[in-house]
Amino acid sequence: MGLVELAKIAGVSVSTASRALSNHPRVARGTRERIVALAQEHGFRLNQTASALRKQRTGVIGVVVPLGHEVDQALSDPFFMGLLGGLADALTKRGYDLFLSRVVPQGPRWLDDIIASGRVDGIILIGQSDQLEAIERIAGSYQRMVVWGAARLGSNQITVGTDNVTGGELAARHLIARGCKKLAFLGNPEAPEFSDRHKGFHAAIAEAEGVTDMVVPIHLTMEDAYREMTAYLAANPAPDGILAASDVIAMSAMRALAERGLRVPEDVAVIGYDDILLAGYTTPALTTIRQDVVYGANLLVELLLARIAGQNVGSVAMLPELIVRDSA
Amino acid sequence: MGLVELAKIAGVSVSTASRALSNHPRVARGTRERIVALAQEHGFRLNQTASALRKQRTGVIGVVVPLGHEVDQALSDPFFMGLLGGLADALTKRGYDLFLSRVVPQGPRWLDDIIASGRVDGIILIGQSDQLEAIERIAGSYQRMVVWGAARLGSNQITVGTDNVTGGELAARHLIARGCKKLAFLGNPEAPEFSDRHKGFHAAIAEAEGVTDMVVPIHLTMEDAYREMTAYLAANPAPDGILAASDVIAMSAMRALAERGLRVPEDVAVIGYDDILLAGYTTPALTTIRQDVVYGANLLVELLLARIAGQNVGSVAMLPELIVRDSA
DNA sequence: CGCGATACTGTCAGCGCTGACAGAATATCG
DNA sequence: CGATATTCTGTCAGCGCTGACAGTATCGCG
Repeated sequence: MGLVELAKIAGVSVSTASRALSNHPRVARGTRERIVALAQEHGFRLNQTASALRKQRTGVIGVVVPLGHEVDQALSDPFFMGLLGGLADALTKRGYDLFLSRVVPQGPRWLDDIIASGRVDGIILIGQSDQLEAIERIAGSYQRMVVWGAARLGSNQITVGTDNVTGGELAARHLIARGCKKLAFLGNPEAPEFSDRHKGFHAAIAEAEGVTDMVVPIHLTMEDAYREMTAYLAANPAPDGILAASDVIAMSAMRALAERGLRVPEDVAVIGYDDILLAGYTTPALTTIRQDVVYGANLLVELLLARIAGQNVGSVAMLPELIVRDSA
Repeated sequence: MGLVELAKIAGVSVSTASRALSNHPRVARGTRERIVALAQEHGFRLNQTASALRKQRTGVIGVVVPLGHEVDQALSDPFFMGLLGGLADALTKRGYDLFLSRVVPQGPRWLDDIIASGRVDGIILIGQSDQLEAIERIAGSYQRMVVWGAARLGSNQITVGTDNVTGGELAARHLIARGCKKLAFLGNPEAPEFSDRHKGFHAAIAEAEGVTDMVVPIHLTMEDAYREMTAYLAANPAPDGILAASDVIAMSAMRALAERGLRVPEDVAVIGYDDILLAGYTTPALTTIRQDVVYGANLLVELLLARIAGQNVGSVAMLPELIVRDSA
């Protein structure tokens, strides 16, 4: 049933029916109520596709997850999920719907496809993966996009994220204060966020006396991380302090450590990153750098809607917080 | 830039341009290649909204999560996330996009809104929550929907899920075989899936000698579950065997047990449900009833597309599998 | 060379809705 | 009572695209 029919039933023109349903002020109250009641009765709803075409506005925001360097990750990563949940809430509250897109970037045009399709009013990109340049290129001309990830000076991207460098520093200081001498960063510094975390980690260590520092490149999924950490421990002496690039990596590492007979935190202190919901439920409970996903999600939505409204906004780096539990 | 412009540049009619871009066979090869090249060059993409309106087909599937009884849950629940990831993959593979909708059902019409909006070609409903009747009503007349959840005899819903009754039985048998005498089911039997799990659990216990059985209603989020379990243990003697309605509940329960000085599995054997990725990474590693989310997601998509194509399909109950690890 | 078959390409209506504009009905006032 | 303002309703074009239908060009063949 279309608007035409509804209008016919109500004995008014389509235009009046349309106005009644969208609460336009220039329609008599009685008329509006009658039409709304009829719509209800006949189960009529406006066709959003037609409305979107006409209004050139879809009411949909695309949440896009590029999977450049970690194809399996993302949608099963608890941190990402928390963010997605927050986004779903924040968008719903603002009257927007959510279009979810995981993209394995092939060629440089993966973002253009989504933008030019006309399906969304704006884009929230989650994580920069290894696509910093492709994103940057788009960000130069396309305003209606915000990005969760690492901020870069002089970038066109409006980003929301924690200050990853500071996060890395916090972790290093804490491990050093505990007396750790042989530190390791677990993660793949190809992703800008991880690279920043490592940068801060490394910088703080460089200032300390007699503390060494290394990087163990490790993937983001549970299984990969566990396997790689196990392999690493079999071939190398264990560090006595660890900053994992994510809580998931930290948990996998703790398992690998436990199976090798190493105690956490006595033999090896472990710090994670994210503070996912599960972090408090591991044994030992995970010490970690907290990122507030709910706040971050709200911020992303707020900034995006401001940009869509044509306002100028700036990137936001939230302060990370060290949550001390039992693992370090 | 619209199709009209592109056609003008190419020196052909819009119709020919449209056909060229959608690989219609009735366009000369040279013409097609030229138009495709021009489109590429000018960054032209078809407007999906207009195309959808015209074709009466959006290429979008709605993934809808009703949050009737557990408002906070769902999007942060690892099991759900796994399923969502699988759905995203399966849909992408079939050329569909994914529209994500969390709904807190208010009034009986929450599903109609999504259907009649014309935004999606079909719906995958995740979990029945406490909305069995509302869903049933829709399922009677709307064919393009499939549901993850519990199957019910004589229902109009096409469901995919594990055989929850059998899952509950498996768990009970395993606990009884271990010598547990005082069993508890942790979870809220209001959700049909949980109710089935409990039914099987209870039935298997009823057949055993001298084994008791009780239900502790517990919510699905980490924090709630932990809090409620702690409160329960403070007020009641502990059971010696537990089936939790989900792995998340099981993990929270294990934490509460540990803090009360109860050892798992020596004092209390714990079995979870789902086999989320993290299940193997808890201490002790969680024994659980496995649900294959990736297979389930593929099945959901396959059945939905078959229904959209007008075929008749039936519900599927997958066999659950007991994964024995350390917690029971 | 003419005729039909074949291979393309163009014309045009309309998917369902919205909003600018115009028109009708009613109220206000000198 | 007529003029003007005010309030409501209707008409109609068109958002960008697709596909039925019609049209044109080319080819084969008697």
